[in-house]
Amino acid sequence: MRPPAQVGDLATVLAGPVDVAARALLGCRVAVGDVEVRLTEVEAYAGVGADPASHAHRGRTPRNAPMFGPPGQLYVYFGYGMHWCGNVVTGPPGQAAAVLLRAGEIVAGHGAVRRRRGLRVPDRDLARGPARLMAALGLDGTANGTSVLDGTGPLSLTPSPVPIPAGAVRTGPRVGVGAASHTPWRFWLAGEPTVSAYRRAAPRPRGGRTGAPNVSG
DNA sequence: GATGCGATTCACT
DNA sequence: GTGAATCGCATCG
Repeated sequence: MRPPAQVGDLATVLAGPVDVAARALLGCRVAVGDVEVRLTEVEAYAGVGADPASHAHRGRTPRNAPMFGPPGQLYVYFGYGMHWCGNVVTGPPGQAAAVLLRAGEIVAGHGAVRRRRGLRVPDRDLARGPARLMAALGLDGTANGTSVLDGTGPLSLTPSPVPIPAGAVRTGPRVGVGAASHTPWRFWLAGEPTVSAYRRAAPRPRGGRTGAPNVSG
């Protein structure tokens, strides 16, 4: 077993395998302006031809172009006609792997976040879910393609101030992904209330099977 | 050139 | 627990 990577190696880790990078991102902090969030849940997506669930699976397109860039770059996409979701590109340039930032805990800037997300929203829901996380940070498509490492972009990624025990990391199927649901590339921190609940991919109208037992707990 | 669907969220029952 | 809202992108003709 190799010891957990240290924080200074963040750029190095992001340049490596996407699942390793995803795990390393747990506990890291993402900051935009005065708002700071501790990541508690992420998902890994591989690149061309390697992962049917990845936006880059079928090759380079105008939308997923940032995924083909260097690691540490932000890939922001617009989904369902109303939500922005953010990824951090990993692996060598051209591989098009990325880590989806799914959820986090607000550690600074509560006021600004709550103002944006709503005064009646419980703390743990402020950044629970990929679109909510982006909304909490105040990010949208303008952040697409910017770096999270060199400070040139709106979002800055910094290592976890404390080491994350290997036992604190849980894995499971990715949320809302039909393809490759057997791949346990969702990573989250055990016991964190800010982690989103597991939801199966959108139900398909065809087929007679109902109520199939699924992953739980 | 037209159509289908998505790495989701919110409101309502 | 279920359904609706809504835009761009990718695919097919």
